[in-house]
Amino acid sequence: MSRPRAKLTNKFPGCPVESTLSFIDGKWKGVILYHLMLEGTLRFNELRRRVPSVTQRMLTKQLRELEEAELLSRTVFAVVPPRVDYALTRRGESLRPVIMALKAWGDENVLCDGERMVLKPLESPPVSRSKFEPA
Amino acid sequence: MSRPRAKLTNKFPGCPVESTLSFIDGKWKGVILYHLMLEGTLRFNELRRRVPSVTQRMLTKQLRELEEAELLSRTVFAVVPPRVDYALTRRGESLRPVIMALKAWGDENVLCDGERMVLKPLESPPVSRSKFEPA
DNA sequence: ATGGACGGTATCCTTTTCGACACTATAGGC
DNA sequence: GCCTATAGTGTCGAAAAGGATACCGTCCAT
Repeated sequence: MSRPRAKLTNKFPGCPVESTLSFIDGKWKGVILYHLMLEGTLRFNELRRRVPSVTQRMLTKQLRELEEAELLSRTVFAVVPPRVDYALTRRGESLRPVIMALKAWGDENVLCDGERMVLKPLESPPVSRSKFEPA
Repeated sequence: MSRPRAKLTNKFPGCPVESTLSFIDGKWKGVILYHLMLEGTLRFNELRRRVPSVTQRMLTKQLRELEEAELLSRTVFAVVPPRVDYALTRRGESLRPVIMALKAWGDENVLCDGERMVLKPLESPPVSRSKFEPA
């Protein structure tokens, strides 16, 4: 959650959009929330395996910020080796429609295979074909 | 659209979430899209008035990035004083469910009035009340 | 002639973010 | 005695994002 963005959360309309973005902004928060929505509770290294490119340090940081935002809960078990569980809170769970909307748009519009991100061509353009023109 | 974020758009699942975020990330993109969704075509200074805290430079930058991402179109009229219209493309329009999901969550969960952003308390906790207990 | 509206650029600077790398502690297996 | 797994922390530096300020040219109204 970037402070400067939070600062502009003022009266102007459209603020709800920006403030919601400020919660899931941060390079890894979206994916983290997504995986927790798919799989429920996950441990630190389980998350790490699901998001291979995140570094340990960044994952920790993002998880801490999500915890501070009350979107997920962190449960430490006093065992060795250590065990820490991460799970969505009810508020985190309430983000499901948002995350799923993000995923749906990405699925429809972006090709994620290669090295870079590619926009898919738009499908079924909104042609209003004349009645007299054959399909 | 931040390049580093785009770089990580790799094969791992959850990528669609991140790549969609990369399109609307940038401190002002969410609001800009939101206003264009509400009001249709807007001119530069009309947008500026709707987002009072954005500087001219930043507004220009964000609009250029949105244009490059094919989410909005920029139409210059060769008149004086200059006139430039911004409108959603079809792809930009396709983000409507996403932006509206963001707005809905913000409306439900964040208080935007004062100087800072405040989480609203959760309402209607998921109590499973006994049949024998009166409401 | 002065100032404003319009839609920007150019320059400089600070803040924020992100990643690399090294380091920690403990228990169990070989 | 050494390696592994677990879940981190600390420090450093590069890069990106964002903000402040000044400037441009033309037309119109005062």
